[in-house]
Amino acid sequence: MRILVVEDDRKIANAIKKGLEQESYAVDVSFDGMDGMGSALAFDYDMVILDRMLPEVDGIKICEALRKNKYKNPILMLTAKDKIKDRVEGLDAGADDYLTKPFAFEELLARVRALLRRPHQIQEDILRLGDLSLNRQTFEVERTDKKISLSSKEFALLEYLMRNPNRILTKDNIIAHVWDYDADVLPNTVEVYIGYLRNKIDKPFPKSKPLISTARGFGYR
Amino acid sequence: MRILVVEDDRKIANAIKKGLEQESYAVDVSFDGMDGMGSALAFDYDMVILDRMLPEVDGIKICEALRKNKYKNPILMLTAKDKIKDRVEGLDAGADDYLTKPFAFEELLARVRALLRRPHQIQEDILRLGDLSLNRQTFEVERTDKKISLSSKEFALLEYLMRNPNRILTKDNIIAHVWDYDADVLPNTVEVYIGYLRNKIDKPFPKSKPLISTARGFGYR
DNA sequence: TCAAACTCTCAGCAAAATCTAAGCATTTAT
DNA sequence: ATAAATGCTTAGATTTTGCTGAGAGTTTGA
Repeated sequence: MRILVVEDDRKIANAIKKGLEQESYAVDVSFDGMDGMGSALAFDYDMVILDRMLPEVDGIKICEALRKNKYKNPILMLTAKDKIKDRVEGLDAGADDYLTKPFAFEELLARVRALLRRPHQIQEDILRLGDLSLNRQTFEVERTDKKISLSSKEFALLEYLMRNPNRILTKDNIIAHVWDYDADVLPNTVEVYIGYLRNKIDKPFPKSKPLISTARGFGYR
Repeated sequence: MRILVVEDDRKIANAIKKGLEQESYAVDVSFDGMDGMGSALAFDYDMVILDRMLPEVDGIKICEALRKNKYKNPILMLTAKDKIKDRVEGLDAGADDYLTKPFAFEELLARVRALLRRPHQIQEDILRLGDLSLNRQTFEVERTDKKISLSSKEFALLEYLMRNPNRILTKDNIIAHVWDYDADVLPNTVEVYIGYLRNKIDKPFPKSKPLISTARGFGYR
């Protein structure tokens, strides 16, 4: 899957590129609007992620131009604004979805997945690991058929962990994926949330084996 | 690949130069900010490594100026600070990545590699040597399919050794690559860690041939 | 509007990792 | 063969890392 990111802020652009590549998408970045439009039309991208506010041209304009030039694949619009009016504008211009900054990387990922979802690809909305299950549609989490209620941060963290089972995730990894990209949180905050999750996920189920383990010096699994 | 290092601290600058040259990059050093900026624009470097704190000009300023002057290749920023705010500042100024001092040389190398990585170059994340394998993504080490748990120093040391197989590495080499550049560790410390590694890597596998051998008077292989 | 829930930081305790030092073992040089 | 040099090993002091309870600040919703 090839994705083009058109975003002038290098920090955001690189964060998106890095993260999506980790998910094994092929990502190209364009820091410039006109350049990006050229690339989108010249190459065959499965998706374009487009910043709304670009230094020279408006993202809306690019979006309209792409659609006029028969670009059919999904366009995901990024924006700093949060007005419903802007959202409508974006969607009217032909964007398929809309995400306001700052966003947590996992949010972006979810939308990318949704947009790229093809009929033949069965997208799992329920993540399972042992006797633990997490439903991304209903935000329900269960273990041995007992419902567990989580806050949204806890949910996001657990989702990220469950999507990367049997892999050690560093605190930096976790912060980059679960928190907003410009969030300034301490590694200790991750420790605290891991603690919360353990209290809810592992502690009440002493019969099942703990699912969250610490790899000292590296991160969590 | 030509790399320019702009760093006023001669000790650090030379360490970086030496290390990168050993990896067969062509390295030039500039001890002065303005001078460095001139060189970066005059010559065609594939990458610039830029100290954040320079005696006259701020590294941030140089970074911005380079981008304004259409310098498009990666910029890696070095800094003593550790706040995410500073990191954001650096990335906003157009840097592509960010490394806080003190760092181990291998860390720098990893980032340089990542930034210079071209789409067609496949970066190997799993190092293998005989029946031993080391996964840099998951931090897992296995021998004959048995998992081995290492501390982070042991892991870093093994990674360095495995990246330089069949080559004699002196203790000074090892200290320079695996420890922070300003770390003041005794050669004996390396001996101790080699001992730890042998206990975990070679000792439990008497059937396989030992992978860590001593070249008395020189170092390890 | 107020209370409850949520997010995040801080401080102190515990445990693990890191590093040094000292004595012992092995190799090298004389 | 023996002294000197180099490497190995163990024990423990020091430093780092992770966990937890308490609480400040913020958001949410009744």
